[in-house]
Amino acid sequence: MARSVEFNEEEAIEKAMEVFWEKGYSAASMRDLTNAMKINSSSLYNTIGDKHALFVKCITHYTHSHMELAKKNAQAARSPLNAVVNLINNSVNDIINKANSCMIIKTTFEIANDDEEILAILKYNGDATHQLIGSLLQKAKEQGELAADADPVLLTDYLLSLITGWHESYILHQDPHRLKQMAQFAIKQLAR
Amino acid sequence: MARSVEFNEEEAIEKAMEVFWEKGYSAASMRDLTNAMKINSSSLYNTIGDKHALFVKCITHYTHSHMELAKKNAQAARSPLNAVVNLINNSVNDIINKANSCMIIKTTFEIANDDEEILAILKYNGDATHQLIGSLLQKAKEQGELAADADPVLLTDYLLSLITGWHESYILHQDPHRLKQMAQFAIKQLAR
DNA sequence: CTAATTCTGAATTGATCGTTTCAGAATTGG
DNA sequence: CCAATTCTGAAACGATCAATTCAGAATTAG
Repeated sequence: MARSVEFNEEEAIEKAMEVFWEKGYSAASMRDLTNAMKINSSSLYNTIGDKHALFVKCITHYTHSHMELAKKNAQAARSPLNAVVNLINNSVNDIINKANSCMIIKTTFEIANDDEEILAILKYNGDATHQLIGSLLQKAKEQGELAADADPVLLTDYLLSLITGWHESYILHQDPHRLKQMAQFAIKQLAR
Repeated sequence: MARSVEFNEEEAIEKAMEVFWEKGYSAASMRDLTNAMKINSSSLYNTIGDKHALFVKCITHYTHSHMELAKKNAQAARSPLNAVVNLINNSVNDIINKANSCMIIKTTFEIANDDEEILAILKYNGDATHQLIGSLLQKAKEQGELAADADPVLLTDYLLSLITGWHESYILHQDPHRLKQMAQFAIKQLAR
């Protein structure tokens, strides 16, 4: 009986995500967000909710996109080990080419300690990523691409930790060479 | 000819550092800071300066303390490789026992991209840490504690990246076992 | 077209932000 | 003790924060 349409929520979330990604949760103001989303704050509060609810949608969107892409890339690889190697190299390329560090990592260090809802989302994503890489390494081991005494679970934790550290390294030194060397070294250690 | 004494700046900086460490730069308000420092904002502005100047003093204090401790520990070790092994184990223990993640890492991800002054401080600290570990690994190599084809510079980057990643891992999973396993694995790879 | 309903935009809320002001308390050298 | 100087505390600054209000525009079903 009444007005129905409104703004495109998906596009608005995408824009808000970019603001949160760049500025972080605390430093992003509602004005920054509504300006980027091109909607009025009343529309935002009527549909999505407050700043925290908006952030939940944004970080969820980010983790989903991230995970979908990783799964797609893994399926396109010619072998389990090759999938992991590609993931390592793609990570390095992302770090070098993107303007901001990974939003998941930034958010973990900014607010995951004080926000259980966000922590749960990040943990869920971390577990899914862990499972993806872990099962690839497990298959690689079964197919003889990995040493017989390799521990896929440990190697997965190890790789994910390394990649996180590469983000910090690049913020400090902006040195693609360092990352590429470390990636090469990590890959060599895997295949050994 | 006039009043001279005031509050103990060193103690005040220490208290402010704890607030910044816990809340981050943006989320720490001047009221949070002056309450913890137990001084009035006018005294703060008359002596130290504004919020940013205060943060510079705090992060500088943190990096200095951090570095002094690392150097002291390195000198106490019974061999170069042993010094690095101790550093790895101490890092794991700090991550597990301290309430907050390393302030250096948190600051890097929160503001190093948008703040050249802070970036310079963090970079200086990173280089000093790199030099400390790098020279230890170089000596270890010369003394035959490391493989003859080991690359101390690369291994240093590698170790520092790993440790950063361990901080993220612990925020998400709070699992000491994971960290200890990774540390053990990293040490085994070094000594090989 | 009309009436019912919903969404939107501008204005504004009280709270809090970082920062400043300034009168008076405190401390100094002489 | 005095005069000069500096520091401190309470109050308040304008700006901005997240969030709300509500009149009117927009859209719907009948």
